[in-house]
Amino acid sequence: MENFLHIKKTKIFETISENDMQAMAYCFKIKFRNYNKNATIIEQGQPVEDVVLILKGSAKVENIDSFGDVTLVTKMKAGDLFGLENIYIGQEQYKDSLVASEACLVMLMNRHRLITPCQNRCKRHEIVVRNLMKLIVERNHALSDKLKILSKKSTREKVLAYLYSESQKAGSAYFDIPYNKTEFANYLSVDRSALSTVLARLKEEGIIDYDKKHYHIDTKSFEI
Amino acid sequence: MENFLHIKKTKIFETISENDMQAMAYCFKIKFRNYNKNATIIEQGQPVEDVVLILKGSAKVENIDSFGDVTLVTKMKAGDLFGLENIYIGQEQYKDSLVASEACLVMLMNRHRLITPCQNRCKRHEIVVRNLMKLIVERNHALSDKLKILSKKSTREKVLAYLYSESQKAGSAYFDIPYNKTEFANYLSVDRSALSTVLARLKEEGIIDYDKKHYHIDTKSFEI
DNA sequence: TAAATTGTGTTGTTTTTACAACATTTTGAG
DNA sequence: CTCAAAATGTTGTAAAAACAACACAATTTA
Repeated sequence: MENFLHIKKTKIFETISENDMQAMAYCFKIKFRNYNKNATIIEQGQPVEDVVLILKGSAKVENIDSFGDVTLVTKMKAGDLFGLENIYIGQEQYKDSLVASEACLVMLMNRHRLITPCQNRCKRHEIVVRNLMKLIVERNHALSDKLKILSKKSTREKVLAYLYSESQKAGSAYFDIPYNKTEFANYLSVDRSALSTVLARLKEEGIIDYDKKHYHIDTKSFEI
Repeated sequence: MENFLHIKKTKIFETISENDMQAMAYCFKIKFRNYNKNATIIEQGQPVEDVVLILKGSAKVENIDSFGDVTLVTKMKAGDLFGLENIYIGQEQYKDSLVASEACLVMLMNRHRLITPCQNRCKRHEIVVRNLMKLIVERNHALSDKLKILSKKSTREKVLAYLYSESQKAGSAYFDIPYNKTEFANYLSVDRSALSTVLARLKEEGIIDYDKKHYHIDTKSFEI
């Protein structure tokens, strides 16, 4: 299968051979799906059946609250898993939606099968479970990181905290973020025009610079 | 050991017998510690050695940022685990501090041993790992929940979202929260006096009522 | 129990944000 | 390439929040 090339690049299956993958395909009730840009891959509130592995493209995780306000929780790219948090806990409904932000190829895996040892108690399954565990812990870190950003009181501080953490991740003062300005504001849960004003101010002060999704921070301004 | 009575009540060890626990004690390099109120159990930035299981009392998880601002991340009580997110990932330093909010008895467990199968590949160890996994997923949910609260734009919305979720957890419109007003403001990352004003306003409008740490919400006001 | 500390409510001032409306630029589809 | 739609920047106004200062209440502890 040509899809295996994509699978091989994911953290959850990177150490799994094509043969083993074939064997697990049945075990996990694997299904492949293609989605166009803006198509809804998973709809919030629907019963949880699968965990979604993004193989190609990228997608937005969105949450809609009881007042109808939509929050951009995060953006996922190839290799990321959606719905991981529903494993091990009897969560009946997806808590967020997953929407393709560009054409996507995804792989669906049955959430129960993924963690239920198969009949032959195969070694590969153990590896997958261990990888899953690591990924959940990683998600945990990502959530903590976002929490720290949203814990900042002002928009200015949120912006700086986010950009700083992105530059740390990139290992450079020059980096791209996955969000355009509208999405950026949504991600930080602030008003778009207010974000625009704050960004302009920071640029004027020489603390940051940006163009489209490309940013640069003046590291000196971030020292203590 | 008298401590076993406490251990038996925790989610991670609830299904483990005293004999098995004795056997694992060595395996996990278990240590017991007592702390007075306000004592620092774990200090942010120190090298990660152990996972902390709170057996008696309660403790605050606090984070201090590079500007010296302290955020109250959450409050933990007996049965809760601190440092779980350091398992499976080579996190060198604790990202938060753990401070006793009342006298505490805690159990320290070596973070590597906890997930490394012991020589005899005992069944009980498998159970513990599985319980750990569930707990990490639960933590994941807790983080997502707090994220949804902090995603609200105004203090008023944050307060309402938090109180609503607490009432849901309690299964009643009448419930206690673990925070006093100062801690509450800190938990929501808002100004204390601003929170005070918002709470007074909500009480005046008849949407909520409160006294000390006890709260009541008018469920009718929360429909759609 | 008295004294000291910590928690809480209130208020006025300053700063920041949300919101709305609009001009301009960029993007993407046909 | 053209045109419509989406994204971005700007500005003014009203609302909300942060901040600071203070009085009083509650709690702790010596």
